Amino acid sequence: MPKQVDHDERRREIGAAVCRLIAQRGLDAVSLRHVAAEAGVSMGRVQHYFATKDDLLMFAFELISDRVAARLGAISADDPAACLRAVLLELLPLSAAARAEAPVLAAFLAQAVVEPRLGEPLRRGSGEMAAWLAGMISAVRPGGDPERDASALLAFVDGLMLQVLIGQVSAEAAEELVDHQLGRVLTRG
Amino acid sequence: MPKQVDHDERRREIGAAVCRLIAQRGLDAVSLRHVAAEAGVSMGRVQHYFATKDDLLMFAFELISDRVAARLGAISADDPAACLRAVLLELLPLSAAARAEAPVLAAFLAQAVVEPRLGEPLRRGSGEMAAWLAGMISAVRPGGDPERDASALLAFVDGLMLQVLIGQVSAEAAEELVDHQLGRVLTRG
DNA sequence: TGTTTTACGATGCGTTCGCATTGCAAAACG
DNA sequence: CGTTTTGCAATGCGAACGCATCGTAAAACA
Repeated sequence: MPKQVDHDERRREIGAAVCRLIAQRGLDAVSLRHVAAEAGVSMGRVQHYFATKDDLLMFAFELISDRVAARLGAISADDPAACLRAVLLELLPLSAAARAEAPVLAAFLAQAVVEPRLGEPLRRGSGEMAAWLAGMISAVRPGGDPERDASALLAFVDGLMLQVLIGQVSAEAAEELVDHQLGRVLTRG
Repeated sequence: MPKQVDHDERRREIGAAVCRLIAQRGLDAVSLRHVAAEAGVSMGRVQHYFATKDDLLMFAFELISDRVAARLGAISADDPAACLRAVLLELLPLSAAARAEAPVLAAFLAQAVVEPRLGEPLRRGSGEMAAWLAGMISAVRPGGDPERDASALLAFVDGLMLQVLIGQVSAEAAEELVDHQLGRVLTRG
């Protein structure tokens, strides 16, 4: 048998090419041939590591989900308020990494509307995120309805992400909007 | 020549079929053959009224844009606060009409991320909406920064629309979130 | 009434798609 | 050192795609 390769690493390389393709040209541009070209490998290789196109797309979805989770998990701050702010900002396409991932997230988000298999993990992630936000909110300002505030904040940053992506809101304006919104939630109102 | 037909009406019929297809199966499902089948007409007819697939999609986009604008324009209320609330709720997939349109909007919104020709009209509409919201906000509660509040509200309802579409937030919860958010904006905080 | 123009239906073309199949070089393994 | 297994490249297939073309029934118009 040929050189033993790192199976998962190869899958991740190809999955990354899928994400790049989605970010630059949308989900429609994802075909086995385009993915192979983007990854700089043969089409046979793509087929060797992914049984179907659907597998490939699902893997790409998990890949960016994991990337986002990793970025969020790397955030650490002394006080909960700063941590909250950092997490919300990390969800927006402000850094180079986030700018690369956000279009992919947006594409999968829209696809989830008509594809239940994407909706399920997306709902789970969204739920976990809301629970975490609620915890942080009540840590900063006990009382009130932290779950409601968390849901509202999540919807707000999701929408803001799209507005920034289509160029309706600049990165600076988005950051200011987050700060203002966060101020409203974290101060007794 | 055959029976003189209402050209625009025929285009709207086909465009409506496109919207139905997008709402139920996503943008990928839009092909000339599928559209013809959904509209119950021949493929030749679709081609007769739309030179290219791109024309067809652009027309469908204008169609739902006009529909949303019409629904928003039909809103009338005595006091500005009620009007503001009604408009925000109308942007969410709560009524049957909005539930049919929201998935289409979401699909085009995501497509706009990688398709500048969709981004431009979307930015314009979003800008007009924000300006209108800002006007209403300052009518209810003068002072503050109505433009900022308007942008934040718009991002919030956009994100909330997606959350409702993927089933993360129920219609009732969404309505309550809008009320709460609106209360924050319209009362001195 | 004859002519012209319009609204299509039908069909075909070249391309691209996802996927299956085949073949084979090479390295791990006995 | 042979055998076997693995990683992949190449090719082919049927289906679906967007689009161009052609034919024609029929109504508007002269």
